[in-house]
Amino acid sequence: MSKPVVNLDDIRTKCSSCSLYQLCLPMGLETGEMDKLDSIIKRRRVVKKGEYLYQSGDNFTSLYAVRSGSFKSFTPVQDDAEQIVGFHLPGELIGMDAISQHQHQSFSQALETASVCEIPFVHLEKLSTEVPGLQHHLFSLMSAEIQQEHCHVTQLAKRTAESRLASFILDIGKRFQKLGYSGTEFNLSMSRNDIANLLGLAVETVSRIFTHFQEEGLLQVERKHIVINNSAALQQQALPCPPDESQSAG
Amino acid sequence: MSKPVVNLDDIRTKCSSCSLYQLCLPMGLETGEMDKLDSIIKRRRVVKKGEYLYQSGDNFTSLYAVRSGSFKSFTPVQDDAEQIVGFHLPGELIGMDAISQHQHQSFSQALETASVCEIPFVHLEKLSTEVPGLQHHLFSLMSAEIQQEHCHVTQLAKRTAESRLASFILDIGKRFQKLGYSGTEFNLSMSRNDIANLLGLAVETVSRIFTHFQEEGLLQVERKHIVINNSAALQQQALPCPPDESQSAG
DNA sequence: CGACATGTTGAAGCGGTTCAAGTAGGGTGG
DNA sequence: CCACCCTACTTGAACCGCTTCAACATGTCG
Repeated sequence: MSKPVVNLDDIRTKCSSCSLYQLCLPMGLETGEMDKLDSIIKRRRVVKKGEYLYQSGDNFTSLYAVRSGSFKSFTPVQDDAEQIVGFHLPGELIGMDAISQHQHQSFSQALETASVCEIPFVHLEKLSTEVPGLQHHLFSLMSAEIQQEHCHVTQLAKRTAESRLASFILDIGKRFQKLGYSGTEFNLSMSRNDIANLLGLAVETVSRIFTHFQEEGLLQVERKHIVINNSAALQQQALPCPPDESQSAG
Repeated sequence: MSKPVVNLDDIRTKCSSCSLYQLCLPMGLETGEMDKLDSIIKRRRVVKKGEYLYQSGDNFTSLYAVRSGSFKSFTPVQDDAEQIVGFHLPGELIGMDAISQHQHQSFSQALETASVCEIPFVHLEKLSTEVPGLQHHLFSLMSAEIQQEHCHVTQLAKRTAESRLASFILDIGKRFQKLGYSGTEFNLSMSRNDIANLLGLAVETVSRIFTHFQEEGLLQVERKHIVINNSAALQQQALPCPPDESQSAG
């Protein structure tokens, strides 16, 4: 009780005792392997709302696993505009787009006070050669990100504003559900502006469509708070992504 | 005819004697390592124009390196529509989006008669644990694909039709140049329809903008044949992607 | 409480789509 | 080798979904 010893777990929580380990990098690793992974994770870093995890031009040294809070990643586009390419929730890995250039080409900014595990990439690579499961998991995570971007591209290329927002809301819901929270009632951590930017729309359009959806009884919106009332109707508008496997696999 | 011995190199050209090896998977490997890679590459496969390298729903077993010809990759979207997510030229790797699902979610179709090297992924993974340079290269390739998709997203989200087509033409030019061909005069292997689809535009729009560009003297178009006359002016319209490093790094 | 950022709502304008018609290539069969 | 056909491409004109501009409402934070 009165011991002067600091509990190190307050600073660096072990993967094995982290509630996210089944969603995060150590997924599927055995205990011994997880310990090795633990040993290379440098520290736990807290990023306050609005602060950057990294900025475009920073040297790439590490990947980051979100522990709590959320982030937006965006690329600079001319002048001072930005293009958001994704939001990141707990359990998700950030920074994989920078490996090939040794330098970040994008920004990652906390949407609310957040904490991350920093994973030095050279150590992670080395460990991956020793732990095939880890290597495979990394390939798999990167592959999934490519796939996800394909969905994003498909959205932007042809779908209506309604469809984009429906897909977005359902996607966020699914990700919250994966974390053990409700998939039908949640608080968005990003602004209307951020949503609009991700979806390639004007803020006003997003606002209007939220209103439409509410009028049609598909969901309730009150500022950041969302309640999905008619998931099926939203899904009908949304782009199934990845394409409905129950259909194509049958 | 009279000899029963087949020259195996006609079927399976070694990486070390392939003109593309500096652009392809064996990039940066030493001779011994390249031999190992050679030993796992199953065979050389020819895909005729219009045929599929793989289809959505196929089991994922291999990556493919384009040796000659070109491909388009597209995801099915509702009914019988498609969304093209990329074109693939010689030296480029296809199929990385399927790793995480063990099953292809997209189609890859030859735009002209093409040949590929098939690389069974389980063997490639195993070899990657033994050859760190190969592992790093794979991470790097996948990272680059994510980055490229971010550029594509940025295009689709906000840029005008003119900008999208300018970026597309310059991108194709750059990739031809990398292969040792002219970057300012080339033949497109894809149809206007395919270009429009990739860029999220209507065919008619693409056609009109080609005409505009020609009228403004930026380029000459005659069916599939393109000559870039004013690369600088095109670049001014295009989205710099990845963002101009000479500027942001300064 | 006041000030500023964020979000909503309305109205006009526009870029790109859609629909429609016409042209040009490329391949096939006679 | 030419006539034919079918697909790819081009061009024009009307239309529409979304953006832009503007004003207002609501939260939030010092």
